[in-house]
Amino acid sequence: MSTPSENSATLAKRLIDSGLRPTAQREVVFKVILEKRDHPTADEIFARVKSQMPTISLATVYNCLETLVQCQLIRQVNLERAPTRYCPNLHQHAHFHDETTGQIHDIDLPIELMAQLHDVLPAGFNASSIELTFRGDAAGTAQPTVAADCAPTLTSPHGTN
Amino acid sequence: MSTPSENSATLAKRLIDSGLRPTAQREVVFKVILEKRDHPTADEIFARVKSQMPTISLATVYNCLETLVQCQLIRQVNLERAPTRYCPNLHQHAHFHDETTGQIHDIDLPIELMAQLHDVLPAGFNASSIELTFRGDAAGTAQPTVAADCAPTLTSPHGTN
DNA sequence: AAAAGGATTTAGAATTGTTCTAAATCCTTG
DNA sequence: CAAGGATTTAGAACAATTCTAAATCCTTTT
Repeated sequence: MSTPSENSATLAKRLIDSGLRPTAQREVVFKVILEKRDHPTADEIFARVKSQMPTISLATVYNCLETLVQCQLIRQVNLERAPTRYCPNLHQHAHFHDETTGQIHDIDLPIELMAQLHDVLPAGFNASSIELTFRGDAAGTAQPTVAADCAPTLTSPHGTN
Repeated sequence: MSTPSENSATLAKRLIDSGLRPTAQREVVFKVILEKRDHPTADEIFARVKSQMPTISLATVYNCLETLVQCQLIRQVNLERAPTRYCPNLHQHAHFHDETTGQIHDIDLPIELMAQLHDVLPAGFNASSIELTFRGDAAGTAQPTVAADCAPTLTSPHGTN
């Protein structure tokens, strides 16, 4: 499941459904984010995309990212005030920010924990989203973990493929 | 407990313990943050402080805030990429960001929940801090809640008064 | 096919929050 | 009181992002 061409098709469908066009720029930005699931910044994405499409501009990368976020194909991850990072993992998950390596790891959240989180809110507080970030050290997590933790998401979140 | 003069004394002690000087600027910045516990931004703090000390500069406000954070007298709160906010509540707590009013509410976190949060981490992940943010709507929370939720913190976190 | 018309891309300017710089000022102490 | 370091200050610099306006690209419509 989720071969490059399937992802591309999903992207096209999602865009068209929103009245937007599946352009080469949007495709390559999306592809680059799926390729290496390491929570890249806009600058990093720009660099990776430029190697395949040297004429693309940074503004376009920002535009595409915004579009992809709006179409719910990727998510923004903000840690402190560092540059925004982008993540194709759409599952409910937390982030672990390794302070020594700078790496970001996705952490799966059990559904029952989500329920408990909602329960700490006093009456009248209605949360539409929850953001959970851990900061610390990840022992023996030299490189792999990110790709391992981050499931290959994106295959018909609503069964519409 | 925690009258203005006590807070001022605590501030002075904490600064001196860190080899820093208790200056008028640091005192007024700290006082202003304690006065109205609404998670102000640096700009807002600057405005409030200027009414009492018209000659202070924005750079000094930033300097003082950094110092207070380092001395563990206040905390930074970052939501999305919006300007950093400052919070004198040092208790373990989450934030609820009301999307309609823009208000930020402090949410107490039971200790057992904190333990459960740590438990979701796979082996090897060692979190030194956890950040939890809710986003949504807070019904019937026109203004008060912030002050109500936010305990008057700061009275000898280590019994050293 | 040509033209119209809107969407998209682009380069560069503008914005914003924050940090840096260097000079002035302020303690504290010898 | 003089020296010396800490602090403050104004303004410049910076970095990430957004805005602007013109160019380009598609998709229709004719």
